[in-house]
Amino acid sequence: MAKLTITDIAGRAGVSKATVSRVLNKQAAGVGRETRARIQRILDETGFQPSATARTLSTGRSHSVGLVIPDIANPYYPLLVSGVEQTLVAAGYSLVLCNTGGNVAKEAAYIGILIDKGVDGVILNSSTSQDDSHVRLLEDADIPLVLLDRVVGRRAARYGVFVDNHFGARQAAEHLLARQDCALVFINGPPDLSQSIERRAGVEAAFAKSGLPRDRLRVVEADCTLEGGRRAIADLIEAAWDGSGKRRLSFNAAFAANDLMAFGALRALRHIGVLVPDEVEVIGFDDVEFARLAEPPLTTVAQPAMEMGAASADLILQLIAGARPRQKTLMMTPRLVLRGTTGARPASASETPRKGAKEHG
Amino acid sequence: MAKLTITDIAGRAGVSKATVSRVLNKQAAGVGRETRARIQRILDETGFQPSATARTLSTGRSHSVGLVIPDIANPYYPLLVSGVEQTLVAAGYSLVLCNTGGNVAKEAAYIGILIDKGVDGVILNSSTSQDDSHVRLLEDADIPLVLLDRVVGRRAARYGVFVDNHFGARQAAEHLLARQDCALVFINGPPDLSQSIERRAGVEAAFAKSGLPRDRLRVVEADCTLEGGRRAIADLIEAAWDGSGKRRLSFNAAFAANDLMAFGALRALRHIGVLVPDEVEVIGFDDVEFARLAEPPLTTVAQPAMEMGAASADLILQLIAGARPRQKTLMMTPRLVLRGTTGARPASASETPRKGAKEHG
DNA sequence: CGGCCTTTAGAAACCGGTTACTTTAACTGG
DNA sequence: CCAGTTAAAGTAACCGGTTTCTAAAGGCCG
Repeated sequence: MAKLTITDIAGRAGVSKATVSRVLNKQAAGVGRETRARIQRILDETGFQPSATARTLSTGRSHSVGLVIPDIANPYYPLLVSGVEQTLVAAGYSLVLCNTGGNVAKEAAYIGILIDKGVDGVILNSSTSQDDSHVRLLEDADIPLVLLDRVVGRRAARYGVFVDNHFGARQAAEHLLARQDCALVFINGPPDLSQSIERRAGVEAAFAKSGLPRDRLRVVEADCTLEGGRRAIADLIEAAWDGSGKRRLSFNAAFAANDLMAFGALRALRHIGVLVPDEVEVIGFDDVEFARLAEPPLTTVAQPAMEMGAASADLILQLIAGARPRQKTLMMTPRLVLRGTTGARPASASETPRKGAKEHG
Repeated sequence: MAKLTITDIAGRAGVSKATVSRVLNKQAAGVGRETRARIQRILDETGFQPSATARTLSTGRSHSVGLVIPDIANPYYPLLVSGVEQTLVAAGYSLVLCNTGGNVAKEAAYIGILIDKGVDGVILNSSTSQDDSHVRLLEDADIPLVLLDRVVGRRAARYGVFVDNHFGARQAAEHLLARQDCALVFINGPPDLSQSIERRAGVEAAFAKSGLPRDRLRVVEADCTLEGGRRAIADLIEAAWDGSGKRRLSFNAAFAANDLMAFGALRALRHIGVLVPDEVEVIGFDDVEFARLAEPPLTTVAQPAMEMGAASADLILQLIAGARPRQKTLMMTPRLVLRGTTGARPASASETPRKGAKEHG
């Protein structure tokens, strides 16, 4: 059965395309009660669905939004996607998913495709904070843009939904640094990400306040994958190997810029039989679902991923509707969740008031 | 800067739209060397990108494919999505993601939207195996369809990529049933899924072969979530509670139809201090990334998720290209991966040859 | 040198909707 | 009874491409 067009419907009803179109769009004026009813009946009988493509060409609105993310396989992103998707679909929009694999070239290519496709807006969780040439393309084409999770270009210049990375990292670092004689390793993500810069700053701030000697903080960089985190720690262990049979660790606390790397670190530690949290304490970032499930459950800085996704979708819908909210950036507050990979701390009055709450069970 | 159109380009080059179109589409014939070069130069200078919408309307091909999945937050699906996405983008197609949350009505609604949008094909990981009315809609509209992971309607009737659920479940059940005095609980998914039926049949087959008395197998149903798996086991524990302080378990082996439910089961068991695998052995299904990471690492039936996604994308691309492969269904073989939630078995000659391999580390 | 073939390029229809503008008819009020 | 309004419905242009058909020009051959 060939696909019906509005002309077919018009033919059957003995009216013009224009009239059918008016009924389709539920326009109050311009169609008589009787005619409208007749057309409506034919619409219902045939189950006619107008072509979204034709409508898009004619109206310039596609009712779809592009979502660009680095890596759907990283368990943090599905939550983000889920939040975006739910909000969009509720508003009658659909989602074009662009998974860049952290590849900046692929990201740029995807943005080009989204422009061609005529999406009404783009939510961008970019893999680079430096080069914003592809983002300019969007702006030149006047397509609303919401940055998600990672800043591109000047922070306040564009709409965006972020988490307070500095705060979150500081909380985590402070907690670790309160340990007796702490020697901290910070496993950061790629250094060209705004995120990485902010988190590092948070760690440094906490470290400065601790007054510990400079060599007690080491910062290493990894690629946000489990294997990257594992190798980062394995390398450190290797480097401290003194040739004798006895293993010596050069650190007793590790903070990873995401949970996946934290799990990798734990894996490396477990591999050589290091006890967590007794010998080394570990904190991650994100709070993916499995952080709770791991044994021991992972202490981590929780980000409200689903809410962030939903918020970015809300924002893009507003922009598409033509609104231009004063408040350009929405900053969410992360929360340190204490679980099993960190040890108990003596309740001390001197400690900063903490947002993190101990979870039970 | 207003968006350029093909007419603008034609104007600048002093030629007609038709000629520009021929250059755009790299048609060999119909344009002189010199003219072609001049137009090409203007194209490059302006960075002109033709509107995909207009092209779609005109040619009837959208170069996009819809992917319908039940739940992106379930860690099994991102892998599937990733496999699909990589294959599609490599072929110049883009991906419209439809997350149904297991809601059949939402699934049907999404299929309607995909038809309107004029996607060239649909990959459907359905939440129902019964009602295929919405799938018929696709077929009426002559839109190629590939079923993924779950059968809808008669198995051989439609193109699809599946895993041999019967085999996988049988492997797992056999392994568990080899335990001394085994009392097995099978936590199945929703009973209206083809998957669930097949896996159950696999379990029943293994059980029948074991010769154990009927009451040694219990089948319960849950909703494929972690919480569902947890509750299923918690309920069984509750039911076996004899009022005294001493806990009695009515089973010593559990096989869950996915890893998430297996983790839920482990959680319920841990909650009352049951030792795994000593007191109860547990096997999951899927082999999500965290199965390896959990402590103890989860024994599970591994599905090649990424490959399945890629295979389904390959198949839909073939169908879009007009091919109609003889072989309608592609059946992947799952593999039992023995890890820490099952105990060692005495190597016995009588045992079925096993595909599963013991992993190290 | 004229007719025919081929190449180049343009004109126009088409894809399936939306919408500004126009026509027709009925209704209102002076 | 007729001018003025208003509601209903149609006509046609338009969105931005693709494609078929056709016209013009250039080259080759007899």
